[in-house]
Amino acid sequence: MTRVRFAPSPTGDLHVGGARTALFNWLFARKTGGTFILRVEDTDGARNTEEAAQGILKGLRWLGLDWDEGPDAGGDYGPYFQSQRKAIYDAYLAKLEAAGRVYTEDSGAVRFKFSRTPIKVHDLVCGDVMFAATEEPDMTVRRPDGSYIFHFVNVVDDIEMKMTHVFRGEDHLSNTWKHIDLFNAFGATPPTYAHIPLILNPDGTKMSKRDEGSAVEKSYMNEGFLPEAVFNYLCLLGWTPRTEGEKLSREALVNLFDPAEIHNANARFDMHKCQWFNAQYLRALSAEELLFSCRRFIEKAGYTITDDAVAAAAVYSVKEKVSLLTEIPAWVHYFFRSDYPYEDDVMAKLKAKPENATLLKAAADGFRTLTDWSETTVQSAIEEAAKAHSVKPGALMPLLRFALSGQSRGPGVNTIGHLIGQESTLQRIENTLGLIG
RNA sequence: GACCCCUUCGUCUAGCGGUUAGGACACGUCCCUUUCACGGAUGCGACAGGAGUUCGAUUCUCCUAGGGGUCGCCA
Repeated sequence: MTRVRFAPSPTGDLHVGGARTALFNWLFARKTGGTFILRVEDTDGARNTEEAAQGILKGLRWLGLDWDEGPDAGGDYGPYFQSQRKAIYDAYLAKLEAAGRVYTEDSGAVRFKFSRTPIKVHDLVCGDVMFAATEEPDMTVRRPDGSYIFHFVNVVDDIEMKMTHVFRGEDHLSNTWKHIDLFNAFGATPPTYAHIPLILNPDGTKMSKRDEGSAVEKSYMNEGFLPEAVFNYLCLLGWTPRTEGEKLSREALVNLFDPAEIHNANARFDMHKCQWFNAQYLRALSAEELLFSCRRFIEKAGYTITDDAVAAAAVYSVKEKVSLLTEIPAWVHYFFRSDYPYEDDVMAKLKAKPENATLLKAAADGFRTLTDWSETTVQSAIEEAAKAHSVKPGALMPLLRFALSGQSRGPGVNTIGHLIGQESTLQRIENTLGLIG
């Protein structure tokens, strides 16, 4: 039975790098039928915040990463906050004391005596990595105030929580020999490691807190991404599933996951491609699903949805025009209000030719006689009105679009007319005629 | 400075001794089209450099360069 964990430190937002680390651990657990544990490494009292911890849980849940043991989930190896496990650490420190592997400095800090022998790290991604006997100073494991250091608690908890595998960022590789030294001192067997490549900024520098696209909540949840799209993209940054195509469902990703295929070279983050994935997932949504996903963005933009069926059809009609949910309000605002603004060039074009008013009136006359109001009948009415005035439908369509939406681009005119209804269509044409004199 | 990891189109990557070096994103062009898009077609575009091993290196070895990481009483 495999047991893996994601062990974030609540000092800030959930990062894409951390998210992907969590993702790979989760994928491995689900693939192997193992257990995915969430352990909060809040040993740095000065920098940890409850807000950050909640934000990280929120981000993980948004991505669809559920944990079998951890905060809110319970489990047999808790507590899952390191700040609540001091007694366990004290007991483990006593073991090292008994074995003569630690000593206390004048300051009160406790240091672990390195074995100072060569140590081999067996890694699923990097292979066997040899580290020569170290010349570094012995490692501090406990601060003078009695609190413990990352390397120590990380190892102790991996032993206590019976971890079998550890997927973590490659930035930890250089310190792994220290962890193995500790495992050995405790007489425990180290887990199997898999150090995954880092995610870099587009310019190749290390991605950190302030960089664009680094925070899951700020850059993705609030920017109109769908979690399944981000999930999919992140998986492919550092891993190539052996299959055709790149748009892969959660289930497919789980089935295909193989740690041996994880790359060992860092990858740069490409927001363009991440958005492309989002667009792909967006277009695969049903009208109802799309409305469900973008409702909060429409309301946040200040528009009120009074008819879910119309709203769903409206957002569905523009789904292939956007790649982010945040772009949708600007495309559909006129479905939710009658006092929509006219784009500058739209009004200019309407006023450009006197016959425009004639054509619009003709279309309105046609619409008025319709007893059946559907996309098809609206379309026919437009074509007939155009034909009656010896112009191509293509000449009338833009005018109607301008009148009904105030915009120069959007869904088919017949779709707009159908959705806003016959009465509103006639009213909007009348209003527009009044504006262009 | 020491140690560790890495190096194929701009980006993500396929390739695991012999390929016209393939795909995706981005970008250009064309088609479709009432707009904007979608979609379809097509084009542009890479093996960091140098030695070796070999009949033959993108692929194996070494060196150099470049990038990233680690050397905390941060995690």
